[in-house]
Amino acid sequence: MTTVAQTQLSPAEEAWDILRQLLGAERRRFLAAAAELDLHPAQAGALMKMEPGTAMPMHELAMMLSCDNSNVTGIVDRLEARGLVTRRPYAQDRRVKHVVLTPAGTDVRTRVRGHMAKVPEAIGRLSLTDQRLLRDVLRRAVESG
Amino acid sequence: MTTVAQTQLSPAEEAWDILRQLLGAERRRFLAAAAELDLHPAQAGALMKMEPGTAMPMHELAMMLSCDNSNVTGIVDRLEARGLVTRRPYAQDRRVKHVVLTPAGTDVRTRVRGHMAKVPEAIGRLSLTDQRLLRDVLRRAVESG
DNA sequence: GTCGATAGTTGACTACATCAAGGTTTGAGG
DNA sequence: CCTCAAACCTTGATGTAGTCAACTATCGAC
Repeated sequence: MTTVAQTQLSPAEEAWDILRQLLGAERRRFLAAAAELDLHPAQAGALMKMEPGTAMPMHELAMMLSCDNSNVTGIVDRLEARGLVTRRPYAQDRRVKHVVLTPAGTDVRTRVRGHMAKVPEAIGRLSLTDQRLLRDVLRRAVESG
Repeated sequence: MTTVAQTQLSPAEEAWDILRQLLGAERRRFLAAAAELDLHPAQAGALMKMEPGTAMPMHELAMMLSCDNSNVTGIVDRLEARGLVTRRPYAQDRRVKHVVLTPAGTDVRTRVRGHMAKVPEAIGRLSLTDQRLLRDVLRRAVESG
């Protein structure tokens, strides 16, 4: 019921309108996935941004979550308290601390990403031709920088 | 940099992967738009869900925001304190309270939606043919329920 | 008319956003 | 060198949001 065409929409506008509906559904899935793993949304978001063998500076995490540095401090505190990540000093620049996934954290991260990677029904029920069409258009959208 | 293909992705999976990148960027835009209007994300979300001349029961708002009823109480409290919405009793069912946009609220809502309706660059720079293609595929995705 | 279910509120608790301030470290310029 | 602005992280204060349990009022059905 979010789709209301009071004025005529351009193709791009209408496409974007539909995409935003997907976004709403996606948000729910994300919240549900996080809750199922006993994570708060921000914590789940942080885990998702991390790569298993790769150390990430706190401030970079802040950028990716588009939030304040001081915010990341708290989030990482809690993740660390649960043994999902570790802080590690960074010799090259001692202002920086790196965050690393522990094995337990890697496991949880995999599960969060598993939930989110599942293709939404709306897309899954498209014909294979349409799925390929969609993929190709989207590829062009992001690559033609 | 979110696109990593460690295993071969199906067309749907790859499409979904790209879409999630778009949605991430969208989240930032949403936060920025809300901040610009001095709204917290949940408040902006609530305003977006409301239609100008249409009263909405609190619990329906809770459903749309996928949050608790008690949560909506607080959000509406604050919106009401700023004169953006009003609570109104509902005679047919006196357990229910309706929320209605005030003129000021309607104005703010329009501005929030204006921000969000702006087509992202990635889609905007597609050829018109591709935009139509995208729109058509997405139409099929949501309508073939 | 009783009783289970629903709508909204309240209160307690945690987490998170934002901002200002402070400590440490770095890098660049004098 | 040495200073100094800037970057990184942390802490504390404040307001807001999410979750859960309890409570009131109302509805609907039996």
